[in-house]
Amino acid sequence: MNALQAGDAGIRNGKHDVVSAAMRVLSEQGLPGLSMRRIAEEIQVQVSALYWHFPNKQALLAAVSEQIVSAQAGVDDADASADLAAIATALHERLLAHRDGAEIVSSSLALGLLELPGRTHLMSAARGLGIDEASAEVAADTLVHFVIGYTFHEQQRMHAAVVGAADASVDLAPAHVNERLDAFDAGLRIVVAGVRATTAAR
Amino acid sequence: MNALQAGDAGIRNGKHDVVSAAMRVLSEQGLPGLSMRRIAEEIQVQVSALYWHFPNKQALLAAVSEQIVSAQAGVDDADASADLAAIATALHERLLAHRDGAEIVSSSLALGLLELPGRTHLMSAARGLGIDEASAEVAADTLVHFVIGYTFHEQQRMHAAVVGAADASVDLAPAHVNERLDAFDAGLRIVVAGVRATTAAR
DNA sequence: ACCTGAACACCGTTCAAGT
DNA sequence: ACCTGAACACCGTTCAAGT
Repeated sequence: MNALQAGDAGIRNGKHDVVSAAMRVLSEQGLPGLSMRRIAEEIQVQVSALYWHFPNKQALLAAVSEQIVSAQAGVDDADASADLAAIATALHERLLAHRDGAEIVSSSLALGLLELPGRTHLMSAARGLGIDEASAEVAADTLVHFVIGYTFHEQQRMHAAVVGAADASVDLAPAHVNERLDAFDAGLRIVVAGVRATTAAR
Repeated sequence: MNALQAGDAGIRNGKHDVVSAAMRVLSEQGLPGLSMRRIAEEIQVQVSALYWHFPNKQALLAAVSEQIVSAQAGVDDADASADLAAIATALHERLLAHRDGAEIVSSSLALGLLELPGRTHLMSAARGLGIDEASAEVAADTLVHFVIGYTFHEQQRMHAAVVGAADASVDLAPAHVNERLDAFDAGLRIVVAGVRATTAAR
């Protein structure tokens, strides 16, 4: 909506330019390399300039988190009519799509700087199953926490596998990745079954 | 088992003294204040001395994590015969018993420096329900991830409530704490029901 | 509205050297 | 077996000042 929003066209930067610079640094260096100084360098600016756009680093990271959990361009935007498993799977995929995605989102969440992603969608899906308001809330939170916690750990293990493969000469068969995805799906099925089961009590 | 293990008696320190110093700093300053320099100061030693005991800070934090998730002194040591909910509740309580407990454990876990706490107990409890090996593994992991993810967020909200109460003049009624605990229990019931439901399929 | 330049008060880690 | 002292290469944040 602003006059200048392209990163390479304008002389000066907006909030959005800072966030996309951060996303670039993230995908190249990962979370450990995501320092204010490197972000500043990416848009050729002094570190202190970033503090005009964001009050502190965590606020910037929260903006990055929002970008991560929000639906991407052309891809299927999980519509409000999707079921619990589909919404949870979509969140899982968005987290996996960005380096250290689960960790960044988890910390923004823990600091209370980000809404529980997918919560509204999940709650309406739960209500669609005939669940009351309060239980729908619990069901949604339970699912989100499972997805984020599981993905956090999962993403780390994938990274460890890559690093380990380099020095241990054990090449990581894509089979392992599939096993992990299967494990996530199996866990997700358990939680969804639990939501249904606590409902079904007549 | 060593000749010297009391912190205030010996002249020099063992691994254990470093860990308990870290635990003291943690409970007084929280995770943000848990720097190598402050830990060193606590036992009146140079920072570099800590690197004789641990290769790096994360390894030290992993030792702290182990202490957090391991059963305490006199309290009920969750015996192997306990059920899924009891084991998960015990983990929840241990995490809540230490400032920023869930966050520390979560990060040690993510770095692969800590075993999934309670996993073995949970798996044998699951097998006691007549679940096969592979499904018991998935059930255990699902439960642990739920507990840690949920507690992480929960612990942050409690802290935010304390901080917020200071400047917002809204005193935090203990009712809120109870609501949170009820929400955790409700979520836990969902996951446990899910484990049972996926099993019960004949 | 957006940025510079310089400073402050920290970090984790390494290393030669001591006892 | 355990520790000192000093250094290295970083951090996030603040602030007066510029355009």
